[in-house]
Amino acid sequence: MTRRKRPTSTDVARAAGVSQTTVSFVLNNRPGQSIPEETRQRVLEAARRLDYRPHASARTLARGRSNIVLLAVPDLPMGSGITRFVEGLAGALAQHGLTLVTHLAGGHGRPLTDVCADIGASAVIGLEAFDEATVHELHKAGADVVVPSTRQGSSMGPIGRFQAQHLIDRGHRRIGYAMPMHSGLVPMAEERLHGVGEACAAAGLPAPVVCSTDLESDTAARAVARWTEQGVTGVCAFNDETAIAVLAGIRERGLVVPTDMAVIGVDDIPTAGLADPPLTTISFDLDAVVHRRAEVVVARLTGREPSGEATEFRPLLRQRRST
Amino acid sequence: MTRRKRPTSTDVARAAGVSQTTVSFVLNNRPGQSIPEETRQRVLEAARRLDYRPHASARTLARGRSNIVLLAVPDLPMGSGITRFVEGLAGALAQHGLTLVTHLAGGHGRPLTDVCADIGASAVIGLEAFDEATVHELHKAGADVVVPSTRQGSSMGPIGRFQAQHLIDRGHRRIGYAMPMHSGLVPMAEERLHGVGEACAAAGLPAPVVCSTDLESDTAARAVARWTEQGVTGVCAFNDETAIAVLAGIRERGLVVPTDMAVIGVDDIPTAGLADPPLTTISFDLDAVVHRRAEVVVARLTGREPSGEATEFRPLLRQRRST
DNA sequence: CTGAAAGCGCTAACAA
DNA sequence: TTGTTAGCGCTTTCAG
Repeated sequence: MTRRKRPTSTDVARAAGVSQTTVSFVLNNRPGQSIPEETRQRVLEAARRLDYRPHASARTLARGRSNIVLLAVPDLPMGSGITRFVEGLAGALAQHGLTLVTHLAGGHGRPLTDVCADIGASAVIGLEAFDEATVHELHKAGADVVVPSTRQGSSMGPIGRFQAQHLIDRGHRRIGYAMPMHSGLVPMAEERLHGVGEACAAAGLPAPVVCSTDLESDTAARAVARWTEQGVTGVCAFNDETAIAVLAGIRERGLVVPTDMAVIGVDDIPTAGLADPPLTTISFDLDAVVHRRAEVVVARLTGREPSGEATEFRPLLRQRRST
Repeated sequence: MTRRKRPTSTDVARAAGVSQTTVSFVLNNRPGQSIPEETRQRVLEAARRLDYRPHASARTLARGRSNIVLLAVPDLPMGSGITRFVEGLAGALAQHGLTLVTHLAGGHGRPLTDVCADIGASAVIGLEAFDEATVHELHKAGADVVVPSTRQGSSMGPIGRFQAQHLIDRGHRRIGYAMPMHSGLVPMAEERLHGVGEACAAAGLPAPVVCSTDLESDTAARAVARWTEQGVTGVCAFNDETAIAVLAGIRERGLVVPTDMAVIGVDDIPTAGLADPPLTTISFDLDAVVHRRAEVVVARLTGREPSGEATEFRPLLRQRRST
């Protein structure tokens, strides 16, 4: 296999009998330039014939900005939910000419900031908010926009708020929060918990009683015991899986749902309806979230402010039996 | 927030009172250059003070090669297994100064080749072999090395071969293969199936009877019925999840494992031991696979041939009750 | 041992 | 409407 060099835009120019600038204009559809259709076609044709591909690094260097967006995924069990999110986001960004790649934290890979710098990302998206320090680091690593950052408010808070509100509306005065054990999930959980806390405070209730649990009934039972001691009657679980564990824990303690203790999850995963008893949970339109997120990034990247003040989440209660 | 420009290597040079060339030499530890420790320190110090970060695109442009590796993940349910693989690979590559990012196929994101070109990846790694056409495309998109490609042999074949061999050794003369329904998994499954076919052929047995099944007992039962008709007594499942479904299917048909039909999975997932009956499966040292894969990429990228002829997989039988 | 200078491939003023 | 010309930030020969 001969290692022929990749054709450059100069090659295309030569092949089309125009200047390299013209090639650039045509290929970028540069607005405000009235290039005769005839020339355009000649250039396009030449580019196609040569299998020309613009050299990303060169373009980035010249433009001063890449069209790469990096998604930072924490060290968590990647379920189908996150997969759908990633793919949706990639699609939404692609419509704006942006390319999304994913970085999985954890393991012995490079730290996020290095990855950001190495691939020349011009935006970094996280699942949960980045703290100020990280945002700063990322900016220094070349990212122009970083979301969500703590300064613009958590994106997970509304979920917790919504969960807690449901419980409060049903008369619960002492709320518990079921925190996942898995460390990669904790930051996200903490954001949701924060929302729960806000709802409690707003209702004049004491702060939620936080207990960690993994996905086994005995640790969940332990958490349930603690809640019982503290007089908790309604618990918000980080997500449906955690909620299902809590359900099991409640059963194990010989209590009944939702009379003795009510539970509400998040995500509306398929098996939520198969739980015993069927789990009440909240869900939201993933596509809407994704598009909103993409829009924010695109807007920032192009200098505009995000259009409208559309709320990111439209929580949807999926009431079943456990609350 | 003031949008100060990022410091360049020229800034560092100025701050250190040396030429930009020297900075480059020091920062890259350029071999064969005996730079006095005193100067080195001055440069390093200046770089640190300015928070200098080399500009990836510029470096890539000048060097003609990036240090980015792209992992192409098909549209599949990302389980914990794949996550570990990704993180392991990222770690192994990082040791060689390479940065790994992941692209999830599926959805409406850009095609792999575009992503490859956009991020300027110099290597693309897939889970299953790329066909010739794709390899070619990727090369044109700027990737210097693409693995695994069909020309260098499938990486999944040995797994299937090993599964089948176990069954054959136990006296089974008619082998079935349980193919997953999920389309993203099919290419990988086909590679493993190929290995199964080879083992059968080598033993003078007819080709395996292929049935698809998803993760529910009724479709699995249908598959089991087909196998029974065809006289199949041992089935290789694509992975443990599929195998567990098959187990359920066998039960549903009123047959008993492994007397009437034996099953062997792949992956040794935690729940494999909890299945009824406990599932025999094969596993392999993920770290070894990962390191091997990384080594191949690094070797190719640096022009060397991969060291040694170490086999990629060291399959390990985890025998339990279902075969 | 260090620096000057020529690009890498592309974009974008500025001319023509 | 198109071409000329300077860089973008870094690497790397080749002189000094």
